[in-house]
Amino acid sequence: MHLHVYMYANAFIVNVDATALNLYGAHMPKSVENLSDDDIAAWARLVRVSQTLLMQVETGLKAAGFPPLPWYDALLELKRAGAGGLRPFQLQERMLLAQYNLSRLVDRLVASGYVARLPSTEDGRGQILNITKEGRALLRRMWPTYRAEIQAHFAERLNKREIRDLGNILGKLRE
Amino acid sequence: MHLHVYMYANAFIVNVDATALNLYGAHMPKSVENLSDDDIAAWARLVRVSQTLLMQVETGLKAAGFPPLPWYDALLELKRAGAGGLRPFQLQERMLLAQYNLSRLVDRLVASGYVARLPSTEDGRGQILNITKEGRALLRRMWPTYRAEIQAHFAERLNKREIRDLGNILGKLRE
DNA sequence: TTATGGTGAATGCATTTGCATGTTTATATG
DNA sequence: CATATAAACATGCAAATGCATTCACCATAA
Repeated sequence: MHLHVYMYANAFIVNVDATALNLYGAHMPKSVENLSDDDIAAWARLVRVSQTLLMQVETGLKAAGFPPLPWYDALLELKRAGAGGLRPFQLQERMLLAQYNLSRLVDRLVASGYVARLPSTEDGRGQILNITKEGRALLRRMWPTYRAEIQAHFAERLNKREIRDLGNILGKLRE
Repeated sequence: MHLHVYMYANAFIVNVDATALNLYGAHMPKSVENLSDDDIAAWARLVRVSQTLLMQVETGLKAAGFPPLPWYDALLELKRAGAGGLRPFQLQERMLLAQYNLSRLVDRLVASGYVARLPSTEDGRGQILNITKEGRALLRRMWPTYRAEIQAHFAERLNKREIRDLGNILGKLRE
């Protein structure tokens, strides 16, 4: 989990061509404009803030003796999937994980008893993953700590309007 | 770089105590309230979107044959530091990296010829890091690709007002 | 001055990730 | 049907990260 950025210093490299001889008048589409200083600053801040928040939350979980966030995420997805469970490739899509990383994350979850790995009856290549009773219990035990971390480092610092605006803006960044 | 979250399903666990017997009237401080669904949704979206963006940008850099983002960040910090360079612990603070991770990142940068590592004259334990000519050249070569990635995946999807709002909201999340 | 504790940085070892490839089964095509 | 291609998952090996510890030097105070 590396991240972070700072590239103000390089902004001067930009802003030469299309902007100089503005072919578009006031309605130049942003796709043709260059990055503004504000764009760069917002990008840098997004990367840095999200990294910091993740570190803070993960630190809190670890301090309480819990496994890292991806375990929580995977178990929650499996819980939400209900009785039918999920195929590994489905879980992989939902978690944005590389195939080999998911394969090994599941290894660890199975080894720890939080997930059951069954052969798929419908596809001879495939498996079905189900959360176990212990997995559900882990989710329940982790949530108060996780929740407190989100509250302390994130939610508490923003008011309702800011939460709503942030959600809307981030929503535009999903493709 | 793992990340991502999904915990809607667990929101029901919360919302029992302080909210039920509201001691604070309409002005209950948020620090005592519980997390709302909107809080949780915004948190999940922040984590997921920032992870996706980072993956997209890093993928673009890698596809163009460039090293990963932390190399860029480190070199940019050193460039911005000017002739005096930076002590490793200073670079570490700016990059939010663990000490041992910085130590090894610098190893790689030095081995690749982008950074010079000199003994500090003022502190016998310390070093001075300076960007080399090759390091500056790498920054210049990487920036067009980096810039295009930020533009395509981030800046192009938001208008000026959204960029400003996002920056302001994220600013409140720095401590 | 010499103990003592603290700071800056490196490193051995275990865990995790990345990358390429392998294995098995499913699907498409002639 | 036979064969080729693709999908689902695993795995060997290299690189990166996390953790604990170590080493060297600095600062301070008896």
